[in-house]
Amino acid sequence: MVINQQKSCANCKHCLVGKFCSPEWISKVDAGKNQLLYRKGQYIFYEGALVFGLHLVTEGKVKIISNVSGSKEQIVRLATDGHVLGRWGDKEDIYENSAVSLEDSVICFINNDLLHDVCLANPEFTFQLMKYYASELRKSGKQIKCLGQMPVKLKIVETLLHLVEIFGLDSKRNIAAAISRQEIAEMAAVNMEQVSREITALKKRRIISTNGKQIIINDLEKLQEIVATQMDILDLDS
Amino acid sequence: MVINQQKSCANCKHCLVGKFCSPEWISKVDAGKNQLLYRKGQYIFYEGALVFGLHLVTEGKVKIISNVSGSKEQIVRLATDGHVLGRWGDKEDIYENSAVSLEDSVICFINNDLLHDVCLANPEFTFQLMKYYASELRKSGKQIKCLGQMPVKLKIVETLLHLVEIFGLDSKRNIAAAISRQEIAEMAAVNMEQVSREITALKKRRIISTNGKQIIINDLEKLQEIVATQMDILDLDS
DNA sequence: ATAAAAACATGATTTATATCATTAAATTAT
DNA sequence: ATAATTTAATGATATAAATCATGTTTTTAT
Repeated sequence: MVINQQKSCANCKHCLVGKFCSPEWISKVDAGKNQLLYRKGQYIFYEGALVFGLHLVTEGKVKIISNVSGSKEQIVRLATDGHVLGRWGDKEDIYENSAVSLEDSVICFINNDLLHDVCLANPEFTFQLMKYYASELRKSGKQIKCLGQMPVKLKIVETLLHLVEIFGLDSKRNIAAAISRQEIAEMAAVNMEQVSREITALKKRRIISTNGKQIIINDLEKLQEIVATQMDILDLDS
Repeated sequence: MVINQQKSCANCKHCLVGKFCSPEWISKVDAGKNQLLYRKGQYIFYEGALVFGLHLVTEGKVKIISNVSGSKEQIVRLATDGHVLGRWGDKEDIYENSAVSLEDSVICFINNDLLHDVCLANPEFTFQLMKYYASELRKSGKQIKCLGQMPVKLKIVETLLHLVEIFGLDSKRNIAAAISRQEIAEMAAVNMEQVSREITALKKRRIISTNGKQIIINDLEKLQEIVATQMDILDLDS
């Protein structure tokens, strides 16, 4: 995925600019943007830093995290191809979260001034960007409900479903992302041991299997049924 | 606050339409919008219902709630003057939350088609609406971190600060909204008894006082310090 | 290929928080 | 104003989930 030459927005499969801006503006963004490769584990921006502009994920996987008293972390959101990181920033605006690449990822940066100009000149683009944030807000609402009201086991199942929703399944029904137990714990706001226990329980019931840290979803419908009915996996007859 | 005659967007203090649309479009929205009074406790829209358009809070206070297995509820967000409820909805889109008036509130409704037209014709309006959702997303991120990572006591203090941030304090330093202990619990995702206990603890330390269900913030800085330092109120010497 | 280091799994124990039970205080209605 | 009803406070108890401790895989590096 190493890129030697910046791709045009028009050729990026999921890019909102390429899909919703006029040809002239696509050219202007192509000239003004900055496309970079971030290696797995690299920070794209840091909590506390000034917001200079917007990041658009061309290709890759990213976690948005929030630091909790030094060591602990909460994963607040996930992003992949076509998603947006951060936001347009007023002067003095700082990031409240950090963005970290989960795998090698290609990401475009558009600075605040250029973004504002693009938005004013391309209302359909702005409309779509508005819809994007509204949709992320909806997902956040789901997570708030999940973290606030669900018992640990359901939080973990819900998190697995969320991973499938964002990253999808590959041809072998693997969750298409290299996510550790610790990271699942940081999404669900539980501890890692509970994730291990729950994964074991789901494996015993053959709803999932694992191959190393890879998680294979054998029975997606069953997982969905578990959250829909708030059922306890261990309550099921074995 | 009873309204006999619909106000023009241009005369609504905080309305994004009045502030960022052209005069012609303000007139069109005035003609096409529907301004209604919702009494305290009334539902503005229901979880599961089709999304026909956007609601703008002219004046009032609203909670956005999500139902948890029948009886329990999670407050996902709060809204007041100038805020936006719901979102532009594609056909078949349904609400994932309900919106309930916390006090008598005047709210405008703009349907999906009109909203789309307004957005395309008024890019600065769309830009501001986009910024609004991005800003709400940021607040949701804070809440996710709070619910996921903080002990009960800090969740409650953080919730009090959030109420102050959204609704402000009146001249007597009362939180300017009629919020019950149960509702604070539904924001912080804790139970009502814990809210009572924490409020008692904060009163003993004279950081807050109460007058019935009204909460008076005597020492806002101290509250902020508590969350900033993750300090336990009961650890303080009495 | 082998060693070293991470990451994961699992049982025992502790702890934070929810639930339950009761009393007291505010609201609301008569 | 008084009674009725709802909301809030507080103590006792139960329980879910975190922490701790240890062993086992899996991954990474040499």
